[in-house]
Parts: sequence; structure tokens; C-alpha cells
Amino acid sequence: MTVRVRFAPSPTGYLHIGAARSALFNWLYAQKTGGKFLLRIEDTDLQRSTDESTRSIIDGLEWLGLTYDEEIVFQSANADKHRAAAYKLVDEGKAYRDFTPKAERNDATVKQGIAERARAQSVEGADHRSNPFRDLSKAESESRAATGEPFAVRLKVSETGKTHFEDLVFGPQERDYSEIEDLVLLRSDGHPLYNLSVVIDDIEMQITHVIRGQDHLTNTHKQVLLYEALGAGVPLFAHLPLILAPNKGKLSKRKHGEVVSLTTYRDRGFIPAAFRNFLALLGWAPPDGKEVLSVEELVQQFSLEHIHRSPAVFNFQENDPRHWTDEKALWMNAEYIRNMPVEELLPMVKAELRATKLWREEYDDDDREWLLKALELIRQRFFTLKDFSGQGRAYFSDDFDFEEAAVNKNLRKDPRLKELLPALADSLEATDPFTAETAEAALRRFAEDNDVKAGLLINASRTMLTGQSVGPSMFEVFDILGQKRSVERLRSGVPWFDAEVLGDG
RNA sequence: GGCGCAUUGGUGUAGUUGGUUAACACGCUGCCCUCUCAAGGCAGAGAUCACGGGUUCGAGUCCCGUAUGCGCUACCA
Repeated sequence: MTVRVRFAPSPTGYLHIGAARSALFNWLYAQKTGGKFLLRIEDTDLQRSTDESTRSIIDGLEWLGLTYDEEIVFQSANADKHRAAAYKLVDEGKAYRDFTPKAERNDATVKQGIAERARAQSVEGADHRSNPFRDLSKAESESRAATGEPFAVRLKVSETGKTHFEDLVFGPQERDYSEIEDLVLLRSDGHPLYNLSVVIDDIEMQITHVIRGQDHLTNTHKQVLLYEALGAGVPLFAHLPLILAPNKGKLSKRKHGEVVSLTTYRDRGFIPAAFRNFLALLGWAPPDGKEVLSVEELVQQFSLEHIHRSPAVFNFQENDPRHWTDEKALWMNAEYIRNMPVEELLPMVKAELRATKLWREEYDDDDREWLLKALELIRQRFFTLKDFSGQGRAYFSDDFDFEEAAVNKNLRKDPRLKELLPALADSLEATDPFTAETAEAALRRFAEDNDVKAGLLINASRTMLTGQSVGPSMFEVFDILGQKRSVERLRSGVPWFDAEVLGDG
């Protein structure tokens, strides 16, 4: 039997990183076993589902490289099937019509209502089989329905017995029927509910392994009951530990903002492979401990057995731009930027430079070699793709900003530089050929002749040429920027030492 | 309230059948390298394995209890 797994998000917002992780694990498992990975959009909550959200889910999966097999299934399209299945269960006596009028609830008070009801039940002992319509005669049930009286459909859960299933992560699970109420399958307006829809669709799609978040672990018992009532084989389950916020609470968009949204990582310059790699490490660990893994290695190493049961904390500090997301994610991204083949990095940098109007068409042909060399040089220190247009701006444009701290530290501190830099420019202009080596020789000779430390000139040059105090080896920078631009930028430094510039600085 | 699940350094994890000084990664500190910052190399700090009992010659690993956190408990998904 070939493995068939699915990712089944509800399109009620951005793609949450926890959901993305579920998608990843499903996908990895499918790749690993040579199975199929399917996508089903659970858009049965008409009020909350949006096309925009569906779009972001599809985009997110594409960005992560999680390609799905077969057509996307939209759950709302199957509502008739879900209803038919529920009515069939009524006919067979496995479910019943509940004519109890629907209690109105609003979203704000549901949780509270649940707790109160539960408390009340626990005082007098819960009896989930006390519904007066549970044992209504078939004839009466049908005649009342025929008059148009509204009814919900509930599953008739047996008085005694237990459900069992084997969870591939959490082990054997068991739950007494007495703890499970006669769950509603169909609302009184005929709308099928989650547990029913999921089960029918999973049967329909011939899902063999249900891999999803732990928040569904206890609900699984209800679904097992449904599989049995429907006479279908029960798939295997694997529940994934939850991903929590730093305070070990729920990780939610409302509370934590955009850090939890997958698209944020795309928009803030993450390499998809890096984020995918990071995500894989949340709740799972490769057997040999090597953490930086290519997709192929990920697929090869992945197994449900190595998923563990305790929730993972996604660590980040709100209000701290440097630690806006998990440090390890940032490190992973830098690792990829630094080490991936530069040709693979190029298209991503191109997109970033395009978006910031720094891209020039020559980079595609005449200047391609130069570009690759420049990327190789500057990527060593970068954390995200954004850095190529930010910190890296001076390599692609003459219009770049000077960091105040860098100017103060490397230029203004030594007034001699006002005279030295133009002279150094002259010296470099006379250097032929102009390479990293010859530039270095020229600068060091110049330093010696003028009796200053080479470091002074090097650091000043770095700030003059890049606006920054940190960056690659200066002679490599001279080489990459070229003789002309290097000389020009060195000569443009005089204003930094003028009184009025000093005044407002 | 009930039921379920979890609990190893700040974080992510290893520690599959109980057996020497609890391992790895991120982060942190110091040193080396050096024109800066990274990277890299080296060294280091940081865990009485939530707590309390037990079983055992011996427990992070098994059992019981407690605490804490999370999940479910809807005519939401």
C-alpha cells in the first residue's frame, strides 16, 4: 500500500509556522516513503475562510518547496457528500436527529461556556447519553423532520466500550466511551462539522497516515468512532508536538504578530531551504546529530520515530530587532547564505536587488562574473537576503548611507585623514595594474611614507568606500569596487571634515 | 471541573532494552587569527535531568504522587 498523507489547513489567516511544520513533516514522510503528499483546504467555516488566506497557504508551500501531488481538494466542495454520509448513519441507526433548539453562542464566550458547562456536568456526573432524542423512534424522528422542524445530527456513541488507536508519536491511546459525548455531525442548518468532514475526506482521499498537530490528539478518538461507524479502515496517526511562544504559551498572531507567519520569513529575506531546515528541527532531530541538512539528507534521515513528544519553544524577543525571530533560525539562514552554491544564491539576490532598484541588467551578462565575485565576498557576513540591499548597498550603488558611528570612529577621529585620503587616492590612481595585491602594496607603502599606521587608512577607506565600519578585507573591497570608484570615493571624503558638517553631525 | 499529554543547561535537541566524569547545536565568555566585523580554530561558563517518594547493587531512563505548562472538553476548525 502506498503512503498517502495530506496537509489540511483551514484558510482563516496567514500560514502559521506550526502549520508549515506540519506540512513539512507530511511532505518529508511522503518523500521518504515514496508516497503522495496531498493538499486539502478546509474551508468549511464560510465566515472565516478567505481566498487571500488560501493564496498565502499555496504560496507558502511553494516557497518552502513542498510540492503537492494531485489536485487541491476544497473541503467545501464535498459538503453534499458529508451530509449524505450523516443521513446514511441516521438511516442505519448509528446517528440520530437532535431536535433540541440550537443554543446561541458568540465567539467571545464559547470557551467560558464550555468551562461552565463542564463544571456543572462534573458536579452531578457527566452523562453523555442523556439526550432525550437519542432513542426517539425512527417513525417519530422522521415525521418531525418531515414537518420541517430543524434538527442537528449526532453520532450515537455506544454506552460502554473504548476507542483505541496507536499513535506513531504518542504511542497507544485509549479513551472510554463515557468520556465522549454524542458529537454533532451536522448542524441544524445542515452544515457538516469538522470531525465528520475530516473523516469523510480522509477516507475519500485514501489517506493512510494522518500527521498533524497534537491539538487534535484527543479529538482523534471521536474520529476513530466515525471511521468505525462508516465502516472504513482507520488510518495511522502521528501527532506532532506543539510549537510554543517563549513564555510557553500559545504562539498566536494576535499576541505575537508577524513572527508566526511563514510569509514573514520570505519577506524578510530568508532562504527557503534554510527555514525549512530550521523548521525540521522543531520536534524532530536527525539520528546522527548533524543539523545542517540538504533536502535530500532531510528526506533520507527523516522518520516519525524520532519525533518527540514535548512541545518546542520558538524563541524570539519582541521589541528587539536583532532577535526578532529565533536565533537559531537566523544562524541557519546565515549558514545557507554563506555556504550554498553562489549560483543558487544569485536569483534570490537578484530578486532582492530588483525590489530595491539596485539591479542592473548588465549583471545578467557582461557583469555576471563581477557580481558572482562580489556576492562571494560580501555574503560571508550576511544573515538575510535583505542585507544585500542594506549593508551591501555600497557595492551596487554610489548612493549609499554613511553610518554615523563609523564616520566618527574611522574618519573624524583623526584630522590628518582630510589630507591623507585624497593623497591615498592619488597613489591608488597611479597603481597599475589595480588588484587586491597591488592596492595593498600601494596603501602600505603610502602609510609608511607618511608615517601612519596602515590600519588607520584601511579603516578610513572602509568607511569612505562602504559607509560602514565593518566589512570584508579592505583590499578585496578595493578590487571589487575597482580603481575608478575606489579613487572617487576616497576623494569625496573632504566634507566629513568641514566645520559645518561636523557641526550638525 | 474532567480527560489527555509533556517536563534534560537560556533555546533546540541526544541520551531507544536502567550501568563509568549527562552528549550535540544555537546563544554566551575568553583567547588565537586579523585592517574592522564576521567566519574559522582553541578554551570555557552554564543542568543537583520540575519536585517528592518508591523499586533496584545502581534511575534522566521503571512505578506512584505533587507542581507547572499545554491540549481537548462547541450546532469552531
